[in-house]
Amino acid sequence: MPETTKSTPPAQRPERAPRRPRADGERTRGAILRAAASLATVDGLEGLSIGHLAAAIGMSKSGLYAHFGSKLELQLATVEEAGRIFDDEVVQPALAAPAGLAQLLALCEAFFEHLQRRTFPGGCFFSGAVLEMGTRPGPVKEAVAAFQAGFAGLIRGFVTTAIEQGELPSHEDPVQLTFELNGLILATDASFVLNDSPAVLDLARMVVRNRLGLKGQ
Amino acid sequence: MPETTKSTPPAQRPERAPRRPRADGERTRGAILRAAASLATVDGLEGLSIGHLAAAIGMSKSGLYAHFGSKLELQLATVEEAGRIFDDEVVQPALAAPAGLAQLLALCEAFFEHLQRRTFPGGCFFSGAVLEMGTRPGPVKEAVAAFQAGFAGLIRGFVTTAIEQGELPSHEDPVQLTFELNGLILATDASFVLNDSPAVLDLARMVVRNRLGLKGQ
DNA sequence: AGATAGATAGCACGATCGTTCGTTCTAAGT
DNA sequence: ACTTAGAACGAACGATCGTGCTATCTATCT
Repeated sequence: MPETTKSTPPAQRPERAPRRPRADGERTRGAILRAAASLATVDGLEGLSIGHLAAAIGMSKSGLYAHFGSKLELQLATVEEAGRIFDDEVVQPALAAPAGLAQLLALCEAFFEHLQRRTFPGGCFFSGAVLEMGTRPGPVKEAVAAFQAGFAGLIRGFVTTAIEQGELPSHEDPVQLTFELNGLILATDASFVLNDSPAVLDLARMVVRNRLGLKGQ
Repeated sequence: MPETTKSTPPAQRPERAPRRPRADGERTRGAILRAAASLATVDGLEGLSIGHLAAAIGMSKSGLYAHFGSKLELQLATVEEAGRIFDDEVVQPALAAPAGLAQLLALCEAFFEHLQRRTFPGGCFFSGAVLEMGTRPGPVKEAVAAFQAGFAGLIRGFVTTAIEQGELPSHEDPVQLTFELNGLILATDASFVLNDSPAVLDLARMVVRNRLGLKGQ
């Protein structure tokens, strides 16, 4: 049988019309994810409950749930949002510094300020997420692992450039130094969260500078 | 009125007779706590559920519950048990080494082996617990923080002795070096758990030895 | 040997979990 | 202006959560 005589061009499928999401919906979705990232640093990605999250932003469970369709999708979107925030607050400030050692120092400093300004109530989102999701195979762990790998790669790139520019001793191994700096960042977050005190940040700044050879600076 | 003529010595209070726990009960309690410590490294101390735990060791929820009386008490006992295991597997082997730098190296090595032999399926119990409970005030956080403080103090003592014995440069700051080593341990656990591979342990061993000045040893 | 309290199980509770459904409202596309 | 689909809601589901109560069994003590 011939198709109905409609003015729709044949290139466009008449069935399955996906309309763009509405502006108010996207605004709500953003607010949900920002609250979800904060809550997850306290309760964990698994302990993040849809009821609590809905109450925190003052909407109904079902209304919130409709934005994601499953808890897994909510978790994935939350990790994505946390990645955006981390990129804005830590990675971009570092990239704005001159290539090499300056970027390495800027990255650490941006991370410490990220903690100090208490963007999240539970410290660094990914420090907690790596430890929590490490033993839970699935898409969420994969997303967290991908971010962590990217962050380590970023540090390693800075280290390599710094060595090439003679700002770090040529006997330094980028992989090893990256591992050390990653540990410093982890230890700083753990201590900051556990003692709820910014005192550790000064210690961490000192350790980073000493380790990178800026003793008196 | 005179007390009843019983053969019990007067030093013992006749009321509130607390009898010793039974042998089978203590054995069960130990089995519960060992399973709880393992489960907690995967699901977290908060995500540790009494139903799952009871099913894991093949007993009823209420039977298990009677051993503790509340989830909080179960969590506290679990932290205590994890502390005993950590002490057996990591602290004691280190203390058996000659005082100073050797103890420091033995401590790191014992920790790496603690991970490698997979005592817990989720890596180091306290690495996860610190990050999870850091934002959750209460007795459990306090217990975890106390253990962490004790562990840091142990490292610092080793470092101080090593400096006094001339095995580490005198310009080393014990607090700073302790912070670095703590970070190394944290990073090792995180990577080990996330990648489920012992490859990182060799990297960590290398980094520790380099950092402590044993380049070619 | 008899008494007693600890050890364990069964059952049920109120609350909360993630999830689904049906409905109402409204922003956006024709 | 009319239509349509996204946004949000209330209500309810089955499951599981931590927590009690009661009953039965048995190790241990006199």
